[in-house]
Amino acid sequence: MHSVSEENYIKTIYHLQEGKNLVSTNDIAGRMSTKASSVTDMLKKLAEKNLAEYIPYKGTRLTQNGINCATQIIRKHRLWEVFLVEKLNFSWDEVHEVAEQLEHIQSRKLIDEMDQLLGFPKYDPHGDPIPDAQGNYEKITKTAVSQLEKGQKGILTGVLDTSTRFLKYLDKHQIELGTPIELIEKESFDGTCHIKTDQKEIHISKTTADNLYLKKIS
Amino acid sequence: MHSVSEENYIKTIYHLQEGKNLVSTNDIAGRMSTKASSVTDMLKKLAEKNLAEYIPYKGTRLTQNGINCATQIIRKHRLWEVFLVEKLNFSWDEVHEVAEQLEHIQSRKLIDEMDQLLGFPKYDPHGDPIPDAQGNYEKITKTAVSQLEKGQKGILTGVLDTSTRFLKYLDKHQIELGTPIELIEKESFDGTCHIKTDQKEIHISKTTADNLYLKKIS
DNA sequence: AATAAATTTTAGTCTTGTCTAAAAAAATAA
DNA sequence: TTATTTTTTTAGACAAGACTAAAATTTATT
Repeated sequence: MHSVSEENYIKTIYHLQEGKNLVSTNDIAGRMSTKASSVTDMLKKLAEKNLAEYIPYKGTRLTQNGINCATQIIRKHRLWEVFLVEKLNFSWDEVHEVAEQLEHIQSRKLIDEMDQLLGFPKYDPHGDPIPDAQGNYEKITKTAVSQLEKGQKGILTGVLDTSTRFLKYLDKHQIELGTPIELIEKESFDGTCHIKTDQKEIHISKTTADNLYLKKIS
Repeated sequence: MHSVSEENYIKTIYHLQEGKNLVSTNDIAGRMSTKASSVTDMLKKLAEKNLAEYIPYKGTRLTQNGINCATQIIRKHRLWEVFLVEKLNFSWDEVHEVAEQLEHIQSRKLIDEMDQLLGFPKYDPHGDPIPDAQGNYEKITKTAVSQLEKGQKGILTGVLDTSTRFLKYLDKHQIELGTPIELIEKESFDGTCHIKTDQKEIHISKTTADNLYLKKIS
């Protein structure tokens, strides 16, 4: 259907266009570690194929067509991640790289059967929701730890950064999905957060606090 | 490591070089539905990478390096086929196309864990042996039904052609791995075989008889 | 508003893998 | 053994996708 490269661009645009009206060429290039000129070339092609609208010098956004394509790729990516963790003993920091490859395998039956084998999971190992066969999924309101007020609490429901380094860091501090987190204090000058989990109290950088998403609790 | 295209050439050469000393450019082109000139280009590249020996105008053969690479690809292909049939309800005629994609996924852990999940299977759904992590596998002596003498019997241990059309044809006649087959009569002029299974007696073409492999029994 | 800075696009090049057409080599036949 | 046919290679072209350098456009700044 679409090339691996096209699919990667579609996925990236989908993630970047959340909230925004148009996604800029540079943002795409930055996230994909490629050059702006390469992005321009691809945007023309995606527009040609009716997967994205492209307004030169302004930016791009996916068409409904492109959005459908993106959610199917995300569905595949996240189902494979569940499979790797549940069935093949991968840890949550090991799954991303392999899932990046597996998400491009083309077979409707494969992914629907996989869904069934896994018991139609709703979330992947990083807490992100898995679109169903129709592309629908629950959009959760994400509150970053860095946005909490002093004294507020929540339960970790997702992480933004899924790099191995970050996830291993969380593992080291016994922070995982479902971990309750309370903001004790926030340094105003550099955003460092003093938090308390069910295990211990630690100080985390603003970068880390930006990457931890909670469901707020009373 | 190697590109998908390189891997497909390596796999093809591996299959063609069984028994032969050198594999011809045309044979490779024929099996891959590509042109001889494309094959020549790739052979030069594989030789450059020390994956194959290439003697212009004479032919090619894989180096030990190339053979190791080939067996790993075959290991992956066959393990994925077992997974698809055992865990995802695929039938034996549906697995090939998807396994062709999955065999190129790069992750040592993925395939070793998969092997374990499946209980270290020895054969794939078409009766072909699965190489272990070191690349070793049992080479079974293949006797085609067409090579039997009148009255000889055997058990179906493999099929050469794994196309959907052929496998569905076998399904229709209730022929599967393990089915006992006896040669009743062979037409000398066109090779048509009159065979008896545990279910019934049928006549099969020479082409079909060439594609059914048996382990001979007394 | 005019200039400077940042962003984006264009033009041209490169690599991988494919193709066609023509040339070269090997195999076959007369 | 020479001629013919088949096989294989070379030469040149093309498409996809990426890159660099330069040009064009937009945004920011004075």
